[in-house]
Amino acid sequence: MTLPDPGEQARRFIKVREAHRSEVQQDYVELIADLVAARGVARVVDLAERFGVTTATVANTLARLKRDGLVEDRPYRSLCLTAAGTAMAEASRARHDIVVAFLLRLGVSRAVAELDAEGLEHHLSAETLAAMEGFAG
Amino acid sequence: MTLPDPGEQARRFIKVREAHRSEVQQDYVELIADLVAARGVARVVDLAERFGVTTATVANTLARLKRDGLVEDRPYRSLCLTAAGTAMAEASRARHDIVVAFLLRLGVSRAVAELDAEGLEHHLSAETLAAMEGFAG
DNA sequence: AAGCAAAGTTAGCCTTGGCTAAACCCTGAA
DNA sequence: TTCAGGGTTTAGCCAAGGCTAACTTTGCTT
Repeated sequence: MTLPDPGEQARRFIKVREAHRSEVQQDYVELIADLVAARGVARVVDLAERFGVTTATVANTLARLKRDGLVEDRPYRSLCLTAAGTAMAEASRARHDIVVAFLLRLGVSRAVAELDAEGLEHHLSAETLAAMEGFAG
Repeated sequence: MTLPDPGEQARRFIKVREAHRSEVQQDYVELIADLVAARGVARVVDLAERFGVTTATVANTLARLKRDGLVEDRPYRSLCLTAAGTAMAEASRARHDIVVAFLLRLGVSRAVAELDAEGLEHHLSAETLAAMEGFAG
C-alpha cells in the first residue's frame, strides 16, 4: 500500500473545495437562463421550487450572485443575468449537455443520467470533459 | 426549450446536497484507513498535510466524525476507525478505484484521473458506477 | 380604485467547514 | 528527572447555505 505524495494529494482536495464554491453559482445562472429561455421570466418562486429550497434561501443566495456581478440587482423584478452571468450559464449548459450525452452513451438510463450529471458536471477537468465529448460521439 | 418537471429537478438538487454532506466523512475515513494500512498510524498532522488544511480544522472535523460514530474517541492517540468507519472506508476505496480505472480506460492521464476521481466519486449512482465498472473491464 | 393573495425581502437562527492564536499534553534528550 | 518542542486540542472568528417567521411590495380581481 503506497500513499500518494502529500502535496499532490492536498492539491486534489483543494481543487475539489474550490469547485464546490462555484457550484451553486453555476446552478443558479444555468437555471435562470433556462427559465428565461423557456418562458421569458425567471421568478424567485420558480428557483425555490426547482432547487427544493425556500424562497428565503433563494433570496439569500441571489444576494451573493448580485454581489459577485452575475445577476442584475432589481428588487421585486424578474431575475436577469449580467453579461458575466450569461457567459457562465452558457458554459455550464454546454458542459451539462456533454455529460448527459456521455452517460447516455455509456448505457445509463435517462433519469439517472440527468441525476448524476447534476453532481458530476462541476468536477470535470478540461481533459476529462474532452474525452467524454469524444466518446459521446 | 422545454424544462424538466419541477419536482424531478428538485429531487436531483436535493440529492447533490445530500452527497455533499457525506463527502468529507468519506474522504476522512478513506485517508485514515490508507494511512493505517501504509504505516500503522494516522496522525492529525498527516491528515492536515494531505487535505491541505490546518490541524485545527482536522480536529474540528474529527469531532463530528466521532460524534457520528465513525472514528474512535481517544484524545492524543493515533486515529482509529470504528467498524462503521472501516466499512465506509472500504466502500469509498472500492468506488474510488473503479472511477480511476474508468477514467484511465477513457484515455485520461493518470494525474488528471486521480484529480477528477476525487471530485467525481461522491456523485455516482449505483447504475452509473456499474456502467463504469463494466466499461473499465 | 381598493383590497387581498401571492411573490419577494428581511431578520435571526443553525450547521458545516475553513481560519488564527493560544493552551494543553506527551515524549525524548540532556 | 525535567523540560523544550512538536503534536493536539480549544476558543473564537468568518462565510456559505440551509431554515422559520414576519414584513413589504406587487398586481390581479372585483
